[in-house]
Amino acid sequence: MSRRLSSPAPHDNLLAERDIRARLEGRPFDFRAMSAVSNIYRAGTAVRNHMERSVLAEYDLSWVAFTVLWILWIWGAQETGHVAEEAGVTKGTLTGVMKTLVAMNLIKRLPHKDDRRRVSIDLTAKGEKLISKLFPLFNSHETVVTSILTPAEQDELARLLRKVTHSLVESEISSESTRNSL
Amino acid sequence: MSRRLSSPAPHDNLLAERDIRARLEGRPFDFRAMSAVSNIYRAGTAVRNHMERSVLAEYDLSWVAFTVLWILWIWGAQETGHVAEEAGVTKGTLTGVMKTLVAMNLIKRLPHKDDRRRVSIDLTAKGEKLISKLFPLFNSHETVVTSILTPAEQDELARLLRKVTHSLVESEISSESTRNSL
DNA sequence: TATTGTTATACTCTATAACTATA
DNA sequence: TATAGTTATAGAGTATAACAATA
Repeated sequence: MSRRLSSPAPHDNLLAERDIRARLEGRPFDFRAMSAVSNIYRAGTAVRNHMERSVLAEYDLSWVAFTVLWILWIWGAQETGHVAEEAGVTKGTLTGVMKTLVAMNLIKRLPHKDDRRRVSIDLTAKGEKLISKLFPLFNSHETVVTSILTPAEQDELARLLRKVTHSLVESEISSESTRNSL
Repeated sequence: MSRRLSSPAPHDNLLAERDIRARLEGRPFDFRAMSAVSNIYRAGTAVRNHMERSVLAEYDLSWVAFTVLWILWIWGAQETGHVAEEAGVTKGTLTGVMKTLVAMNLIKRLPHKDDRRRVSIDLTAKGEKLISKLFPLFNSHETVVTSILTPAEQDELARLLRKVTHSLVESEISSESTRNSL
């Protein structure tokens, strides 16, 4: 229970969306999009902070470290390049996280048979035990986090967010390939 | 256009939610909550990354620095303690961001009349000009990000996220005061 | 030559805690 | 004594780029 957290303590008496609208009154802004986007960002931060504080902190795991354990738990041993991509971090970042997890004896490195440039990683017995215990706990917090919504609302929320994320990633990819082909 | 970005390039061929469900088949997890929460987090990250890359990078502004400019633009000169709270960062973090923004001549420090411990900050003319130009651009990207949804869906998304964030912040605050009073 | 992963450097943002100045 | 802001230290995560080993 020693881990430094990733955000200050939550606070409440923030100036509300309606104050912002009042200040920008009459200006030609897309207030609907503004609300949707700012709430996406705020909720994302709040969820990550909550999980870090409530679940990960006492196991001394960073968010990315937890993600790596989770990936290995779900799909088994993976090459590091693939793990980095799944976790959404660069290979350089993953190298650092791997060092930490190896030092904690939660993952182990596996040499590749044919191509000795490649490295795979897998859970150790200790890592397996930890994530098997941790993930159900994580999921129970997910239940708490969403319990303010009805099941139908939870599904609808996931559906709307999937659309946004997918269109965003698609457009980034296409602009990236445009950039690369210029 | 020199700023280092906060995440690796987007990728697409990620293992999907249905693969995860298949792997966890038969286990007593709350898949509905799992989907809702993971999509909140993913969308939040995707939105912030998009804004950093598409809008903020070429102005050499970090997300927090932009937030500070925005706060001052909407509400005018503010004491630093208040700005830190609104921006969701600690006062120590804000001190660093303020240094950068003062060095860029985008904000200026204002001494307090009566209590000389206090410091307020405000936009400079240059800062005012920048945020007046930048925010409409930012908002136009918010429109793009949400254009995959109908107006009604955008409103519904904001509503559902507000509920989640609010209940999360509420519960953190109450657990914090419980902790403090023990 | 191209590719995989490591290492080095630098930056942002995070926390906690000590410190200064002021009240 | 208490408070506002600064500074110091440490750590996570980010990028880019140089690098070694291997293909």
